[in-house]
Amino acid sequence: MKSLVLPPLARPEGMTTHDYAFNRLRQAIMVGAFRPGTSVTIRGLAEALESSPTPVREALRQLTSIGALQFLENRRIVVPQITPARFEELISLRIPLESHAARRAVAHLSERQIEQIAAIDDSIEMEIRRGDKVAALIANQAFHRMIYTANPDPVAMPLIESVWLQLGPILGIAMEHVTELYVVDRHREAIDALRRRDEEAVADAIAADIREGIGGFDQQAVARLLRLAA
Amino acid sequence: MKSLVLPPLARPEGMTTHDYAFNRLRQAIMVGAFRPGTSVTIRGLAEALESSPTPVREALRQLTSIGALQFLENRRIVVPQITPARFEELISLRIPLESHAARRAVAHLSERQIEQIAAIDDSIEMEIRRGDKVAALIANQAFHRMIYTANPDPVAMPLIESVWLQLGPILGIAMEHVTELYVVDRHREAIDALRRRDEEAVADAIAADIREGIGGFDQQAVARLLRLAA
DNA sequence: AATCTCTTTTTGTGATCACATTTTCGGAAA
DNA sequence: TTTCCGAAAATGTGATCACAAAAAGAGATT
Repeated sequence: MKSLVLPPLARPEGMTTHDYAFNRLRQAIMVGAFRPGTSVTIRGLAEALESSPTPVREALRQLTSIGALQFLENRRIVVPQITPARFEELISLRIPLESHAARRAVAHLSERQIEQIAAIDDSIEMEIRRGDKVAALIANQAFHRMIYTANPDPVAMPLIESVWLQLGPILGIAMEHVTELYVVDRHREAIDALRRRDEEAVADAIAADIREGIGGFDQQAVARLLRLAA
Repeated sequence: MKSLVLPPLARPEGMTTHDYAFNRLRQAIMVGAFRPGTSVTIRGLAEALESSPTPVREALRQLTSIGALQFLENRRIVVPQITPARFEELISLRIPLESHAARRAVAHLSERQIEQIAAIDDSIEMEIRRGDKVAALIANQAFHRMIYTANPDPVAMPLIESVWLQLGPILGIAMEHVTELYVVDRHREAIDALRRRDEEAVADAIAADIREGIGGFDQQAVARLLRLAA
């Protein structure tokens, strides 16, 4: 059993062991630290997190509820397998989900928040130039999240994160095999539309961003990636 | 402490205690057995389920992950409060989510499945005539679920159920104060569209069903219901 | 009657343990 | 070399316990 290494994550004071385990594992999966099909054990993760099985088990159960992990019939815990068809389903779900969240957020964004979003977009490009794929990915998620959570009742956000989590493992594979990090920049378009408070244009820009970004991977490309990872 | 009563639910053989607790609590919340703001305790539920705290705690954690419950800052566990604004957000989210799921399911439904769906619709009307609101509600959910899960990769279904769960508590209030159970019947329209394999018409019928059904509750009606429940 | 204080009870948290199932692995047989 | 089998190890499950924090309650004071 090779000892697990998880991407580090700061632990705010007062955070329960369970909460920390959940957040750290979630982030690890979201940025592609686990391959599809990887199996994890409660005790193994407890050791990696320097805690006991109880809080880890709770965290794992939560992660299964949002599709990030899967308890198999034989009680094994695995990172769900991705097929080209499932990948396509997830992307096609992101589009109405995130278009809707973006449209609903427009009216609630302050000018200052829009400028912060523009700043995040700059940081994405910086990370790309630096070649730090994980940082670019995290910044890209922050860009989307900041828009969607402007809504005072961001009921769609947890669902969106669930989809991101399910896409995480294949992102990890893609990052290893895609040398050049290109990001179709519909972000500028979205920011302009935000400034104009044009809800439909914002929704369209987000939809295009997804479609032309990760959504641009066709089924063959996904199949190829999965073969490379096997 | 008044002893809790949960709607009964069969326990399939071999199902773990945790799984049973999760499913039973989930169903209870989904059909409105708990009021918004109700607080529950781990030990109390463990007693009601005749088990120990451990599996119950895991079930509760999962339920929080899908928005059915909430762990407050002071570690209290409550059924989330609903505001008219949040209610409206949830309904407006159901529309793109379920329209999309329905559209994506059309190509995968067999003729036989469509007839089964029509049969479920008949059972809904029967339960309404009998005046069994909970049964009608469960049948209505079965109607929608059967459509969406025709997709071999029903990635949207868990998200949809999450939204249903969040609407559950207000459904419970509505059922107590709405004497007459009327269901706008867009179901026939959806079934006809399914038979014609008309994806857009199916999506439109589902959207209309939501908008005119529970979505027909305007903010004032919701506020009135919440006041009645307080 | 209302407010404050201190004690008691309740409650969530996390570690540990026993148990049953599953997996792993070494060696025997083909 | 491959297949099969049984012992040993690993693993998920669920109950229990100790602990700290929070809530509830009793009694005194204003």
